[in-house]
Amino acid sequence: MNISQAAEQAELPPKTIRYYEEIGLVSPARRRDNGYRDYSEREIHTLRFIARARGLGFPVEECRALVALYGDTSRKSADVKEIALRRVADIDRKMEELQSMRATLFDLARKCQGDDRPDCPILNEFADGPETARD
Amino acid sequence: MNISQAAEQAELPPKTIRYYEEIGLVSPARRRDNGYRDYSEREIHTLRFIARARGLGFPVEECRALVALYGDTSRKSADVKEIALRRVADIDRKMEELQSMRATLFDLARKCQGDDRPDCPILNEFADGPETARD
DNA sequence: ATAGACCTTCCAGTAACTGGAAGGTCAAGC
DNA sequence: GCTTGACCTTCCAGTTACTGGAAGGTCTAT
Repeated sequence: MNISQAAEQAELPPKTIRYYEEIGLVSPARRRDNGYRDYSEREIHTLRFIARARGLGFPVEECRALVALYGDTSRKSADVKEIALRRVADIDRKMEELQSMRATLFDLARKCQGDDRPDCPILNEFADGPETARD
Repeated sequence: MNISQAAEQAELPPKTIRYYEEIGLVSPARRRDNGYRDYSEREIHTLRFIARARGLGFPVEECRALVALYGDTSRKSADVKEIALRRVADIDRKMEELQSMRATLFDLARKCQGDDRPDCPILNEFADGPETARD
């Protein structure tokens, strides 16, 4: 199977597959006589595995660990779970950060007239910092 | 004022200030005879402005626009508000994405025993895709 | 005079691709 | 046989927003 077929199956762009090979996340594909990469079902399966993990936000380095665990039949599920829960905690942290930004911004936008005049609480806040005014 | 003082006031690392100068987000600082950058209150104010906007997640390019609007006394507050609301929409999109990842991951982690045995629904999902099983 | 804390520039690295150039290959149609 | 277009290959550069570090000049205090 050529790389573009593999890409379609794995739901990853060809470029990304080559990139994963380059960084050693997947082992180098077999080559045909013409130099083209040739993918087996097994390899496509692994690529899809990675695509799903990436889709859930695991960084490439953790995907590496996950692929290794997947291939290790004597793994402990606790190790996998730990990685997953760490990722959940990452997400929670990020969401709190976004939530706080959102609240501030939305509040500022709410206070801004949004008309033709220059007066703008948003710019004022950026300029002078949080005003300790209550509405 | 030396760059490290300016950095402290603006709550930005010196490196970042130099970087902002390099990319033209702020105009080049005046230099003293010894070649050191010398910052005025005005410039520190702008840097703080940028630090606050960045802290609310505006990309550098939008900070550029915001600084320009700040300096433009004939601006329309509607333009600022639009940028802010676009950013709110970005945040909402990102949060939905994270929320969905979190839900999937947490559910998988819940189903995983997390013990010494290798069986793991998390890896199974990565390998075979979403199972259409209801618990 | 010297130590330590500044400052300068420049180069490289981060995360994870993505775009594009230059060039080889393959399959179909005439 | 030849051309066309869709593949494939490698390699290089760009993205975002810094950050670390090296090499070297400067300032301040002792």
